[in-house]
Amino acid sequence: MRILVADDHDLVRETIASFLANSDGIALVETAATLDEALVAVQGEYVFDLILLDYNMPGMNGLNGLARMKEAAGKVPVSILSGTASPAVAQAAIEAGAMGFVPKTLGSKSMVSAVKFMAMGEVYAPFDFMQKAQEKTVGNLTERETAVLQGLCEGKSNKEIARDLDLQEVTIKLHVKTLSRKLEARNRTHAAMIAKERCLV
Amino acid sequence: MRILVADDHDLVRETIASFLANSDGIALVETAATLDEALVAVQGEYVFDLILLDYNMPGMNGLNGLARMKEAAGKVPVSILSGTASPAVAQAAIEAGAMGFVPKTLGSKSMVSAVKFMAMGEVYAPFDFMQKAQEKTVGNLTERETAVLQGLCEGKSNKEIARDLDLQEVTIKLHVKTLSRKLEARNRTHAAMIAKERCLV
DNA sequence: TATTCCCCTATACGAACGGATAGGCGACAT
DNA sequence: ATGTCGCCTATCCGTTCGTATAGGGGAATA
Repeated sequence: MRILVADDHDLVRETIASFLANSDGIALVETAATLDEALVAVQGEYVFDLILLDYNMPGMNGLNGLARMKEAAGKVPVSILSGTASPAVAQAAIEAGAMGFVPKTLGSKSMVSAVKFMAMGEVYAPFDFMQKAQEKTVGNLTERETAVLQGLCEGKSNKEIARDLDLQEVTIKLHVKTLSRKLEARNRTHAAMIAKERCLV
Repeated sequence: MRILVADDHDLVRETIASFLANSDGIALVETAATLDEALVAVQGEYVFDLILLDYNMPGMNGLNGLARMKEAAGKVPVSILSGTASPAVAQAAIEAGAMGFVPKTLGSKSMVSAVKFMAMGEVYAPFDFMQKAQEKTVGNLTERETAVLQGLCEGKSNKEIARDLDLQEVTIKLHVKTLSRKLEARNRTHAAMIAKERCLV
């Protein structure tokens, strides 16, 4: 079984790869430090059985990178790895076609099991982790609101966000107001901070 | 050589521990998921040669946890491990008595070398990583600016911050402008996000 | 002593934000 | 078919922010 691990933290990537490589049934583990490196790797000589992508990594841009990798990987299952992302992100990832979601709070042995499971073509999501999704869904944001929040976190003005999303500025104001209310934030800055803390973006 | 690794991400902690345990000269690796667990571990039957603490971990509270561990560890060297902390934090950690700083961007083999080095009582800090400290120190914030930044991160308005610090609103505007320039932030929201990322506040 | 740096204040103005109100459109469920 | 919900747009108004310009006071340093 051949695995590709992509994570920008050298220490984390190498130790995870090493651990996987020493597990039964896993023949080869290749690594990449960025999404672009990973995209090159899938064009290489090996056909992988599973591709693991870190959610926070240069080139990922949220689930954007997942789409790019799925495009490049063809039938090879792709799954998301993250230490900070929320259950909502995990859910979104799977809905976007990820073969699973591996939080870094998962134990190393469970991780190996999950990897083998996903490589067989089964969708994996840790039950206890996903439980929280239900709770979070109460104060959940819509698709647009999430996109606007993303812009807020990059320090963009309403006008810039409007241009990026091809909308009118007033519409952005509306979304900012509603998402701030949902997050119980007092203003855009506070909303961005809350998003950062909860790793919503 | 006996090592204690404390990190709240199970996957990261276990794989790093496993990697260390398979290295020459390292006889035993014990792990902990929180600072409190780590504090219990140092009271246990083994005397460690080195203690590695994750900077972002329940109980740490920045460098507060380092002080607590140093208190409990006696002569055993303690060092900080982090994937997000800035060179400034690394510098502060060493000044506060840490035996070193290990960024997660470090390669796994370098990490093993660093661990052995620190266990021998030598202070370790990766040169290239610390180089940035010099640059960042140039754009360092003054006391007031830091206080204002703190307010920004709580989503306060200039007026509120002014009231809290017993200053005029215009003064806050001044500080916001200068600290934003120093952080290369485009506005208050961006400044707050940068602060959050770099763990400046 | 002169210089530099941090800190505080003042006035002023255009740009951006926050909120209210009001309406139209499409989708989906009861 | 009616209701609900997400989404987009519009106008309006008061507040806040961002920036510029122009100072004064205090502390440290060369």
